[in-house]
Amino acid sequence: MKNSLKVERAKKDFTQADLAERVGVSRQTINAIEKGSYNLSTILALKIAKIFETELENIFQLEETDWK
Amino acid sequence: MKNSLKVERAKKDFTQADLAERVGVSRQTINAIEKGSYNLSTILALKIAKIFETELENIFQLEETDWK
DNA sequence: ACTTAATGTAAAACAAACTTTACTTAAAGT
DNA sequence: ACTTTAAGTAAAGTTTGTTTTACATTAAGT
Repeated sequence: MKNSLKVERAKKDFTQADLAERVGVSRQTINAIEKGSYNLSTILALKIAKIFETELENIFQLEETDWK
Repeated sequence: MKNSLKVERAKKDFTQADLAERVGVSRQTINAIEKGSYNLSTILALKIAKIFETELENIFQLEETDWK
């Protein structure tokens, strides 16, 4: 799964720690998500989308390899 | 988190087993998701949305209690 | 009554998300 | 040079998603 978290964070000028606090996870979790290769929970993804005032699909997108 | 999986399944006339096979999980996983009280992964939620040709937010929605 | 298909549910086991602690590096400000 | 802030990373531990196997229930068809 791809994601544009880093870009969205930049738009709002949030640090990883800022975002982590707002959505209630650790900073390392945000860092790991940005690195990719990490399948976060739907609730967390929805929270992140809400914080960035956009749709989840605008931030997180399936890749070919996600279909096994 | 609320979800309208059951309704979406009905629209397409899919059984739980049908859906499970299409997204690559077990039937029990689909059943558990429909029951609610279950925070599925984002990749799985995106796959489900894609199968139903709609946006993830149309199927899965945050509730107050999801914010801790 | 019998069979079949769909669903509900449960327990044990496994895989993966997420936390905590902690150390490192890079950039920017003073 | 020194300090501070943001980011990268790693290992151990806890929690939770997901699978597997298995059995029960309900509705529909014959």
